[in-house]
Amino acid sequence: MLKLSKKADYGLMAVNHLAQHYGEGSFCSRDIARFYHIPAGLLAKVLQRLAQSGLVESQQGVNGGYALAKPPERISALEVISSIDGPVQITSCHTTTRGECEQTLTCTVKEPLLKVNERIQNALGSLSIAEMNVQGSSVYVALMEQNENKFV
Amino acid sequence: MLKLSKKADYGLMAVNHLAQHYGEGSFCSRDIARFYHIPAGLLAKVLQRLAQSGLVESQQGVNGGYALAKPPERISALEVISSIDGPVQITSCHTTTRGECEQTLTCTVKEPLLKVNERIQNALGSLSIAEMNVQGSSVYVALMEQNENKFV
DNA sequence: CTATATAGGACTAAATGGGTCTTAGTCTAT
DNA sequence: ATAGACTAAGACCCATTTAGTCCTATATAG
Repeated sequence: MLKLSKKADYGLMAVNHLAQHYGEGSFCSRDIARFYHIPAGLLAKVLQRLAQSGLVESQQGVNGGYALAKPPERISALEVISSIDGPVQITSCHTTTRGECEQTLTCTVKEPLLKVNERIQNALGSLSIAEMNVQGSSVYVALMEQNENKFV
Repeated sequence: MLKLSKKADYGLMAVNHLAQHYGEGSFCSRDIARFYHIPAGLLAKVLQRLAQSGLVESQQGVNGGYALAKPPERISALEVISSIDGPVQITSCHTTTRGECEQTLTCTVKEPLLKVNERIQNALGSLSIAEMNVQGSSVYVALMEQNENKFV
């Protein structure tokens, strides 16, 4: 249905959060999860993936947590999504190596869809986390007020 | 995982096929399915959906089948996909009416993702079936030769 | 040493998607 | 007018994916 997985959504929210507090140390996954009403165990996994792919840095132990590995301007939505959900490819068939879908030769739509796919990757790749924050800031401020800064 | 459903794929292939034979009468779903090695029952369903949404016209009875309702230049990939899979929306939450995802206010990524979504819709909406044919024609010709024009 | 954090795997449950089948209705050529 | 060819529409099943939980191990600050 051409939609993001919840994990990817959660991942974006978490990274977004870390971006808003970039340079302020590390934040543990449970707190972030509570803050955004995300199942804690699940977000933990998501953040682990992001750590594996080097987008965030983890610190174990007491007062540990996660922090962005690069400034938010240099992290794209595409990086976050694809490191959680795997590469973004609209077509289910592998285009690169061998065309092994049952249609093989028959598939007349593969080529044009690849171009669409590129455009999608562009759209996601050119959106930095920093930009997301700018646009979402009003929401965030309202939220912080609601929560009376219980967090942070 | 941000990929098209097979139904949408099949739908695009079928519409593509009808486009290549636009003005030559109607084609029954079973033949199309055989031609592209698509499960027949499934393609039937897909074509029904396309008929309901008015992209193709169905003719029942002997020598019936489907034909495009408009010239291929005026049908976009987006129309085909969204009439099969439902509206293309990257975010799982309904943005319009009420924000009823559990995160509601908390979701800081909704707005920017909506913009990405628009870009995706643009990419798909600006690709007409006619354009798909141009690009895929070489494949199609090769296939027709292989099949020694058994079809048509 | 202990409390708190990540790391990571196993596991369950729910949802989705792919696919089949059945029944009904419609057209047309003979 | 009727038989055969086709679409219409739904119920249904199975496999895969996804969401989410849980448990154990490991690291670390105090």
